[in-house]
Amino acid sequence: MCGRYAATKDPATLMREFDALDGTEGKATRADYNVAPTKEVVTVVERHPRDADGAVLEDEPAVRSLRVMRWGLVPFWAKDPSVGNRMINTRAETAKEKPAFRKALSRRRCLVPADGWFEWKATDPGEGRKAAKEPYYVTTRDSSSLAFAGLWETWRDPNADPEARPLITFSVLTTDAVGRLADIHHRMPLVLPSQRWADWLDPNRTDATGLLTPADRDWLDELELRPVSTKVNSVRNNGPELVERVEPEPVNLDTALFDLPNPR
DNA sequence: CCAGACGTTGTT
DNA sequence: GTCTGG
DNA sequence: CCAGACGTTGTT
DNA sequence: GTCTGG
Repeated sequence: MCGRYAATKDPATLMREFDALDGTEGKATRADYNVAPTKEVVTVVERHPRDADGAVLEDEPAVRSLRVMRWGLVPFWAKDPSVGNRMINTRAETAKEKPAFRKALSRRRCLVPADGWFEWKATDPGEGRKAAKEPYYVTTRDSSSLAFAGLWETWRDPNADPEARPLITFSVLTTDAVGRLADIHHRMPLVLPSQRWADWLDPNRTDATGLLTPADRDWLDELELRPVSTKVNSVRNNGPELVERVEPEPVNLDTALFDLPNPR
């Protein structure tokens, strides 16, 4: 999965954590505790410099920088940017073959910095009741950033001025959930520990084989998994209260009476 | 050949 | 039920 | 991911 | 742009 996350750090902090230059061009967004598809966020890319005509200078060392992108990858051939609304995730298992993603997997990988991400656990509805979904927040214990493996793409509106800035969009890779995370949900974002960031971003590496492995179970088990308020459900809500731990929903008295075992 | 999709999730 | 928007 | 819409005509 | 389905 991964359809919602929190990203609250300013560019200066991200520059330090990701050893990157600031390429946000003043477009950097502010603290967002409820990042949803179609929103603009800061990502990290690594590219060789280009000359005035935009040709790649292969011999110049690659530069890592922050860039603002919109969540939901719009393939360059799309006639309409709404195509990106459905391209928010990319299955790591099939990314290499999918026409919408394979070129980006080879040449346009990015990291998506996050404080943590949200997962909704579907609870067993039980007789006659409707299913409930309990949101959880997955985050680091030391407040360091997580990094999702992402793919990015540029899109130009065929009906717009060709000189206009293209729309830059991204998708988050997903894998099978590992360890405790699998208790919440069967998919999770492809989270990369910092020692894997350089390989993922390396522009000289066009074969992504070996880059798509989920993180080690031991590393993932270090993450904190906390129940949070259903306030996060609505994208109109935003603020630090969305990531605060809450106790699991207290039992409603009316429902509880209903739940009493039948006397025999 | 042309037309139409190009994606993931979850749920049944 | 299914699609769109955030 | 979840929430919220899901429609057209005409008039201001 | 490129693949799949008809």
